[in-house]
Amino acid sequence: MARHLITSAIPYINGIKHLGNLVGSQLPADLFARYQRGRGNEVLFLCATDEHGTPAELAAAKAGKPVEEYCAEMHEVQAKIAEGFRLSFDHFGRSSSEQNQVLTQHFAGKLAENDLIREVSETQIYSHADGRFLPDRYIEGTCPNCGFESARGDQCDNCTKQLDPTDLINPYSTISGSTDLEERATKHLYLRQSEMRGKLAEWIDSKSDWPVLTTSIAKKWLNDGDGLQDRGITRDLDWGVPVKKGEQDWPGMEGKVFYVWFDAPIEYIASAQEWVDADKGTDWERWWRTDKGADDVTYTQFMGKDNVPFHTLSFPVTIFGSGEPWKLVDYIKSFNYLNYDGGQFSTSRGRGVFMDQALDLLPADYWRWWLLSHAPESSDSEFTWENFQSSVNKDLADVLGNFVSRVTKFCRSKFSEAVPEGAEYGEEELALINELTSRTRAYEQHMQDMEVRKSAQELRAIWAAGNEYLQTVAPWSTFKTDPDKAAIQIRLALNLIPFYAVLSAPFIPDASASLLASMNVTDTSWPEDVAARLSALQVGHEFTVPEVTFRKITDDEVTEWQETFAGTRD
RNA sequence: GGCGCGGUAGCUCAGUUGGUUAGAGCGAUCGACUCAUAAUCGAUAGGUCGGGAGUUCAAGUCUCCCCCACGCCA
Repeated sequence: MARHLITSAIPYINGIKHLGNLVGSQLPADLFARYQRGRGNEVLFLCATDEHGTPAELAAAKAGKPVEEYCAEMHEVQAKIAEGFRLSFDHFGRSSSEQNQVLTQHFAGKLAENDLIREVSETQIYSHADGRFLPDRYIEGTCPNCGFESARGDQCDNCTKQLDPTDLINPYSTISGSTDLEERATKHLYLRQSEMRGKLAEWIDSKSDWPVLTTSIAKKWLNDGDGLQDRGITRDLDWGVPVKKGEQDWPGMEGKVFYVWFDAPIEYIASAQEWVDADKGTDWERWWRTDKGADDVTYTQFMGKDNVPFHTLSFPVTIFGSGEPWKLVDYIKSFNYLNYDGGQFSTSRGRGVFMDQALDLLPADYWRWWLLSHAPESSDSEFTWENFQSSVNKDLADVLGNFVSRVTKFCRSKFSEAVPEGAEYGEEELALINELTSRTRAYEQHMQDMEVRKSAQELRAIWAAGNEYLQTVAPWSTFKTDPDKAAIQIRLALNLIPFYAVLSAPFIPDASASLLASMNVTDTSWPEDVAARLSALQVGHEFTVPEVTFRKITDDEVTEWQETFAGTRD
């Protein structure tokens, strides 16, 4: 039995994510996790919310709440939505957890021991009124480049020029509005990534089977300009993991926290500890420590392309640099962006569909199917309502849903709500079983390779094969002259339903479960032996004709939803 | 401006290390069937593979230039 550690990039805490975020990491990770579990493998599937940093503080301030309270609430909101989409995390952790704090400080201590952290003195703006430094967006002023009066400390929104807070003319605090500011020297820690450049390059080069998207982004960062740069890992903020060297204080770094990108990936490990501490598991180290049982673990990370640099470079530096036997990622599956109807999804303008809104419109399976079967694997892809409508109506309602409907209703009207008696399978039946055997093996290969779209395509072909078979043998005609033969035909067709349900479960878990319930089947094991599974239902096995498995999306709904989500609000 | 990923049938996309008449699904047209969620099944039509030049016996697939879209960075 293989062991799979699977993580999805952790979504940021400030607000509800849109469908592009979902399909970029959490959803394909879930597909893979469900598939591996389905094959009987041992899986630990982890995710969390990324809670530290300036945007969280600002969002909390805007909501008029203490940041801890805001994060706790938003974590619950995101957890609930994840559940709504049936994301089957073994644990959905929080980067603000005690476990992550301890572990982050531990890694920092080890990196310092190994001389991979250096201290840098910088000049930053200090606000007397607020009693704190004002990084990034905490300060605004007049842009020295274009004269725009509300330029942020890190960038001017008008002319897009990158700025340093000390560049601003007439600067003021965005917290208090105070202009009582001064430049003050402050000290920060930098991770010496440049030291590891050779090791990283060698490691990346050895991953010839990774998606080009992953390796090309990593190589770009390794080789562009002067090569991989050291990065600051601390900030003058209150909200974050306090800077410490393991359990020791870090002289000169009092009142500072680690920068969010440093502690966020460490949460992958901490989440496993949280999983144990929540009594959901018993041993996290056998997943994460190669000296304690994790050497036979296959670790796969899923993420959008914007996260690739952190996972191919920064986090590996943390792991390598610790000098400790932590489990390193084996495969990084990265995704391009999903666009919305000719443009980008926009959180700030409310353009596109967000996860909570999606679930208000239709059940999770409808979204899961469309998103996965159109996953932006090789290039950016595009969501349009027409495309969504035609995929759902054709694939789910017509090909799969209607198949179940025609078979069960035919059986009920000509025989009963039970598997009818008949002789043995004939030539056509064996031909179908052969076809489905080879298609199932192809499907398994694509799923193993994480070829999401191809998997969906093969699954659809498996569904369609049932309709082709029925059309060929035409039990409605056979029944008039040879009811026994019709019984055989419909017996096979009935057997296809639980077979489809098990194969389809990673994509559409709810529909899968309800089909199995209708067919009165409890065996959810993977059909290693397709032929055996297709004669599993015994004569006389009772079932009930299911309700409509998938409904169709109407033209009126498409029109309405197009307007609703066009993004003119705010 | 630099870098990156793309530009393949009306639409969404596949096309392994260059090799016979470029593929799938949807849509369109025609036909079959009538068990079913006006569902299904079959057939047909549709592309000078962004443009140009080059390498080669042979290029969607390699090289160079250009155009377009998107993204990242300056």
